Amino acid sequence: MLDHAPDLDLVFQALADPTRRALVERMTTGPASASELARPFDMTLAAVLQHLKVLEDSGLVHTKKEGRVRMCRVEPDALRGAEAWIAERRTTWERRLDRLGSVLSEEER
Amino acid sequence: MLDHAPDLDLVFQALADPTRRALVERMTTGPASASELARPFDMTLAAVLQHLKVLEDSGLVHTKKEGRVRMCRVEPDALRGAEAWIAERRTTWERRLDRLGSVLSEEER
DNA sequence: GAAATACTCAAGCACCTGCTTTACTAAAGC
DNA sequence: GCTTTAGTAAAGCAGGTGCTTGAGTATTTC
Repeated sequence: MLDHAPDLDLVFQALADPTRRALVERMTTGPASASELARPFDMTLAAVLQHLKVLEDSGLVHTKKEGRVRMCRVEPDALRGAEAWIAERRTTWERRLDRLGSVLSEEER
Repeated sequence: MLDHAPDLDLVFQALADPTRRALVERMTTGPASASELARPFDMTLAAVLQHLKVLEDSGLVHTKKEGRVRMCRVEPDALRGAEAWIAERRTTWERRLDRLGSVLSEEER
């Protein structure tokens, strides 16, 4: 069975690199092969393939070998997991500030 | 002037560590001093202070020295920036899938 | 004013990252 | 079948990360 618990360490670590974010960004416009993805970058194909492995290990990207080509596409579930973690913490804090604000304006009266 | 452009490299890098995510999580329930934050962890105060510095450099956390105590609280803007980056990429991809889906079911008819 | 508290600073160390290079394998194209 | 294309594997290296220890400096507290 597939592992559907995306590991936040790996996801955030993967997103911490600008090259990898650019790769994700490119893939959101449609699937692409590794060498297609590598073309715009000023680094070797080997380096880009290592970035793609990091992305795949994090669950952000799915890849599949078709003939001699490795096709890559985004896996939105892992993105959703990271987004949810952030959103939850942010709203917890913002709700706290709201409550605090209304307590203070109560006291003002 | 304050730098209000949160650097995504630093933000995601900061969130990639479980100790730092736990610190953020704790701070969403209210501000706390460094040693309060450090107490639950099985590591030296010095180590936790280094984590707090990473969080502060990323813009996720604001700290201020009050007497001999350093008080820390979450800075929701940096969280929002990271959340927005992810949300944008995810929805771009999901919209693409929707369009693709409707084209396919058009052809089915 | 002496002792305890809450950091701060800097050095040191094991391990991890982001590359490169070189050498290799497997599919496509001609 | 020979060449080009696309990727894989592994080693090596500079610089970064996540700790620790030890030695300091301000504030409080008693």
